Amino acid sequence: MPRRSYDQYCPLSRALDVVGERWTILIIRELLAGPRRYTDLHADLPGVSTDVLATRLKEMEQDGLITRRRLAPPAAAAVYELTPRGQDLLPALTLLADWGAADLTERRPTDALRAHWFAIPLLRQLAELAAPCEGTVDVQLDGGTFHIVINGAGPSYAHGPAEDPDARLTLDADACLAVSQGRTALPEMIKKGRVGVDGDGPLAHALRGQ
Amino acid sequence: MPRRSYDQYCPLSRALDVVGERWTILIIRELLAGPRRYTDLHADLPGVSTDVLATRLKEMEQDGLITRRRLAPPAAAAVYELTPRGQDLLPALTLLADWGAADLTERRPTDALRAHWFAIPLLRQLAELAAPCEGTVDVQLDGGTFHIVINGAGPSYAHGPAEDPDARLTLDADACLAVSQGRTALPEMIKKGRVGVDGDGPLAHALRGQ
DNA sequence: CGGCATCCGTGACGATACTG
DNA sequence: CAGTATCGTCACGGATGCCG
Repeated sequence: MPRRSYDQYCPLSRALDVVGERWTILIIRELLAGPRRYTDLHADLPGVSTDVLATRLKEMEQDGLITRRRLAPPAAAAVYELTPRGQDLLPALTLLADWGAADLTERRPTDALRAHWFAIPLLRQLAELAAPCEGTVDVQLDGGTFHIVINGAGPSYAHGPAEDPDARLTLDADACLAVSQGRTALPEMIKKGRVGVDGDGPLAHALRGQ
Repeated sequence: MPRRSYDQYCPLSRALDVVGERWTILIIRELLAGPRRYTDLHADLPGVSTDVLATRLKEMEQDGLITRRRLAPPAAAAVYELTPRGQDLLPALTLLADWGAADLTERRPTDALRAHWFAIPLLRQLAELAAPCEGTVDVQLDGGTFHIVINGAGPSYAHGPAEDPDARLTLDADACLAVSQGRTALPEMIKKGRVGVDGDGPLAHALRGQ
């Protein structure tokens, strides 16, 4: 059964035929943090209905954005993960998130929040600050934690804390927003005490602007 | 009446709340070529229904992406044009189009085609080749024509031919695709005779790779 | 004729309940 | 846990009508 298409011979239309449906890009945002199970995806995508999520995952698998993989027998669970083609969306989504960050003002009472939703804007900021250092940075944000991995192959991020981070950042949503919007650089925020840093390796020093 | 939102405190979600509805990004693609009237928009967006187009234009005006402007009395028409906020989407849409270009294989019989739909991928290619030259390039593609303006303030494009172009490119959809996908550089395509160049100023020479 | 508004049929979406 | 089934609602696409 053919899915609906804009039927235009245009690079942008073709991209939207694949990732333009409701929820698709947000599912990719979740999977950019690494392989995840259906239930975890559903938990971090508040508002999506179970059937729409199941449908999207099938479509995205057909389109070569993700693969479904069974874990080893004891786990007996399936995880979804991005293919290289899916990961190639990171640059475009980064610029789209940059654009959206300018719209992001106050947190409305109805707004859900997960720490790793700010990983995309922070990724580039941290990578630029850290260069040429490499390593892992834990980010603790309003009760949630994720970590960012900086190496030559391009930065990435994942859920939860790292096993042995080179540095740890602690901040709240306001501080994170200021950095994401580029209003205030990270070392500045650290000096003001609005962002805490742990660690004393070269990466931690780089984040402090030293 | 509040529009539907993902209700997530996330830069990417906020961007999608504004440009994630069906047709919105394609309307922006059209307006990146300059101010346009309702009827012309409708003609270059085959498949959009009249009411959806009218609704989107109102929403986009409310969201500060576009403005509606009445032309001088003799014309008695209204045009829609992008605000600076709307124009800020060009970098993100360029990367999204780059990603989509990889998916763009054969032209299906049902696919519509307009020359300026390839302006976005060509824009950066031409700007990089031309630097540090400035000027205007006409592009004739499969019966349609648009022109690209290269100057320090960032490249832009518009419908139809320029009044006095510094160079003129002539190519078909296949050749355009090869360049858009980065498979073959423009000077290479010119040497192979798959892209024609008129003009002998510095800009035309730069496009030839000289 | 340009610029929509209205009506209507279809399909996508969201919430809940249910099942292997 | 990982979805499928059901159902009401809304968004979309196509056609037509209205009004300056």
